[in-house]
Amino acid sequence: MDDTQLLKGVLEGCVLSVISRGETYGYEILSVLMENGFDTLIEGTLYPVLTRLQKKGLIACRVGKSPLGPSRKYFSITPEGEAYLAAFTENYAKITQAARNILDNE
Amino acid sequence: MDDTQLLKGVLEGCVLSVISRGETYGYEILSVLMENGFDTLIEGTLYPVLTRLQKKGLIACRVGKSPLGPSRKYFSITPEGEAYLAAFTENYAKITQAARNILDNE
DNA sequence: AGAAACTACTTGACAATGCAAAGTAGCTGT
DNA sequence: ACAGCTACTTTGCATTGTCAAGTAGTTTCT
Repeated sequence: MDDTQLLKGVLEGCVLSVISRGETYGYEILSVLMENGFDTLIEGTLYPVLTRLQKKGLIACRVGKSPLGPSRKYFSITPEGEAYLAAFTENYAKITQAARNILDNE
Repeated sequence: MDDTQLLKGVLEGCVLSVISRGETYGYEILSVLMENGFDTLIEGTLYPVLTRLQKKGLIACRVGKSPLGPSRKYFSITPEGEAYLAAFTENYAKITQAARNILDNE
């Protein structure tokens, strides 16, 4: 089974949700998502998502030093991002409800 | 909000699930899905899904007359389709669990 | 009979997004 | 100096939903 398609769209909302908890950076977001069940997620997938979110103005970015390793890009959510996240969560609930209606009902 | 991306992959499994309940045809599948919450689904999206499922051998197809209107393509699920649906359902549960972990946890 | 409305399926161009695979580079410990 | 970890980037690719039409058979209303 290939779960690639199931991830579409969901990932963007989840990344935003992680950032909404407080300023963080790519590598940390990656580990949080992987620990929570997105275990096949790779950097080449995550970083473009961050770029997209930034372009849409949903997150803000600053470069800062790391206590260990190369410097990081720290992301935080914007008011637009909060609004988008709320809309996303609602929409996601609607779709999953519809899917459950169909899949559960034999 | 655009729910296009959220549909990806989910739709294929849902269509298969509807067909698994018994032989049916495109137009009917469309109305079942729309009644269950996929209210923006259109024909141009559904029919390509059916073609894909058929190409993968997950559903079988026969052409038959309709009691009203033009003739229909009747679809039924194959053993491969049943197996795929089971795998899909499991995988879907896993992804939605992961997403819930992330989205619910403030 | 003619027109409109409904049933039913088809097609081509398009955009969004995840993945694979590879690269660049800083830092730490041996 | 070398290995291993941290951290971000880039290019090319495949999949899939949508838009916007189009083709046709059947029924109903006038």
